Amino acid sequence: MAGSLKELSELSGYSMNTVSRALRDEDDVKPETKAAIRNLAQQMGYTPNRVAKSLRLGKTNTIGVVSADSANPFFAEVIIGIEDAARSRNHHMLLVNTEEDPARELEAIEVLLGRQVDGLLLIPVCGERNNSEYLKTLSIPFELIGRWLPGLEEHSVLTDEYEKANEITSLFAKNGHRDILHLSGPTFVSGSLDRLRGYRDALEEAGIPFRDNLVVMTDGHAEDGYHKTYEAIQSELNFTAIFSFNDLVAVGALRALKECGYRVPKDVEVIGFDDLDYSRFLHLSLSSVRIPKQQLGRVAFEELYEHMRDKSKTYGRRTLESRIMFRETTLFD
Amino acid sequence: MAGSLKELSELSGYSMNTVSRALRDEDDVKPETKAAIRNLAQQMGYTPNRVAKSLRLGKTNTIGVVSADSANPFFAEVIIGIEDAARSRNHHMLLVNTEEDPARELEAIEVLLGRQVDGLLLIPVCGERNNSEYLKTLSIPFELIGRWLPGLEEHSVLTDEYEKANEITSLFAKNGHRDILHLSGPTFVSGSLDRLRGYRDALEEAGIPFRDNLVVMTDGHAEDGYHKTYEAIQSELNFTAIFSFNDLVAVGALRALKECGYRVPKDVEVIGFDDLDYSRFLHLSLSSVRIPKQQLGRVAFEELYEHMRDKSKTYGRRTLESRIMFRETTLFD
DNA sequence: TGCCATAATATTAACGTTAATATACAGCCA
DNA sequence: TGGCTGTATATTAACGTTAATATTATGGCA
Repeated sequence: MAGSLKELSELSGYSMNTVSRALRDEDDVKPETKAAIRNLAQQMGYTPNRVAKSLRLGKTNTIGVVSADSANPFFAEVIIGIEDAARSRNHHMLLVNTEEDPARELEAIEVLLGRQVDGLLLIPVCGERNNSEYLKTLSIPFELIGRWLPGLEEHSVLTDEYEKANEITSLFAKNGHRDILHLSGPTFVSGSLDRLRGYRDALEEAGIPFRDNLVVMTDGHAEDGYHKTYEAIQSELNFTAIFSFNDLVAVGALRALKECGYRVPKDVEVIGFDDLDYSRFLHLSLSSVRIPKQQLGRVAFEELYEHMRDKSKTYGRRTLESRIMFRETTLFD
Repeated sequence: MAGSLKELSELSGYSMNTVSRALRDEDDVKPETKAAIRNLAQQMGYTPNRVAKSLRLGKTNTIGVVSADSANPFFAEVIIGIEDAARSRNHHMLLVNTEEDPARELEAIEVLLGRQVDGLLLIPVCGERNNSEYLKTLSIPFELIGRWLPGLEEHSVLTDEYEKANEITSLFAKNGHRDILHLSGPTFVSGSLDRLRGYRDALEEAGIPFRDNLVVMTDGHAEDGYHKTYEAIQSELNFTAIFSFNDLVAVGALRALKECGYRVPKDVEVIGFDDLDYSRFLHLSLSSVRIPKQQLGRVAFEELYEHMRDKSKTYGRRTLESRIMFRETTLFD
């Protein structure tokens, strides 16, 4: 099926080099020769061996994508954006998952380096134990997506999470809410911090005292959003609005609110973050912050690509704009 | 950073071969020699070049994964299963998307072959124009996941979709429903046919005449589920139950029903398919068919792996069992 | 002592490319 | 006629591995 230049060379009578150049459509091969060789190649279904090419050229046209949590529809969409951009630049993607485990992340990077990827795109693990020091020693270009690591801020492609979290909370405050529950994300995610900070700062700006117990940490998934909200209600924590770390958690929260007899948005207003595809179609169309997920992936790839082309280019943070979508789980607009 | 055997050889004074054998922990290298070489390797941060290894061995330890639609959370989960299984077998995954386009699929396969993947896992495009004939000519092992192609049935890992569709429809019929709307999937997906067939056969078994207009085709996404259901209601199509192709479509349908003032499950019962993670947490917890998505990916990889190890092994269809989850959008259980 | 087996290491070639360099043969001009 | 230019092709080496084969030293045994 595959064949090789050598084989083509023997069959055609031309040297391997000429065959190679003919197939790559280089200049100094006579047109008739080219045609003959290409015909032959087609006839025997020759496919060039990209592994050999990679070895020879020291370039694989492959990037490594290390995702911390691709079960999350958010990152799934980011990855689609990456794939899309990579394809249009004739690159491919080796995808590895880490499940938020720094050791697995480290291993993933190492093995991808062994596979000679030309660059690395990471949704990095951000906890206490992270690989930022190791990342700093990397000799190939890399970008972090949707998260940042201390000391590597310039390597990130982010969105304006702080600003939007702040804006949302301010709006709640302006509309009279004083007890705003924040279902925060896991501490090991940098976005949790940004969103929490936005929330906290907005409270302060509004002159509302920050209360610890109104911040409830979740793992970022629906199940936990449900449980934590349920518990919050049971513990008679009073709140009239929920700012949720993401849509998944918000969906869980909505469910808990319903079970406990709260009407949304009348009794409790709810807003999510990320704006997943289906959030709009929920029983109550979910208000959320629309993050351009695919674009995040695309921009990250393009950024990486620039650095792969010019290794000396300096890194600079990119921040994409998101947009608050007011729907049925909130009153204001 | 990387270095090479040659470099290690020069620095250590041993031949490249000895260095290679030492690092691979082969038998006939003196323990002290091994230790010395490995120390040195560690010291200079040597990482073996897997591209060179692949070329030499004619084996990349890489599989190609061709997904028709990874925006779909269903396939996203399947891919997690693949990745998981692959990793535990020391394999990696080149992921390519086709967006249900047969031409892109063909191109993807060709380029993956050029990259010398050891096997191929596909969520294939199934329409009129599909690549089944081309697939038949492939010289590397491949498996199709969650879909089948005529003439390649033995290459598929599937679930009992027909049976479950039949069971669901029968249950609806048994519970007195005579006007059961089927929001079917796109015709280019083999699962649409299986689910439709299950629906149709169950009606026949129940002595209910099949009516064309009670089958409404959707593209498999929430948006379309919403629109098609909305239209169905507007066109005064009477129905008391909905059997939806998948959960996404069901979510859209639920939304439309709500907007039109129908109460679920009292006025209309609804059941989905796939059982996506969050379906359980909807305002009305969605009844659905739980397909073991990650397992689907894992089994597919394992099946592929067997064939990569033993090229002469004959192919055989695998069918995984799914399970109907009765929740709040249906009355029976 | 001489031979053989064994252990440890070295040499060589190959995987399929591509780049650098070399060769062969025109045609052209002085 | 001799040398020069340019076109078309060929040869060689290299990328970093590993497998097959070769070499060397060592010890045991008759």
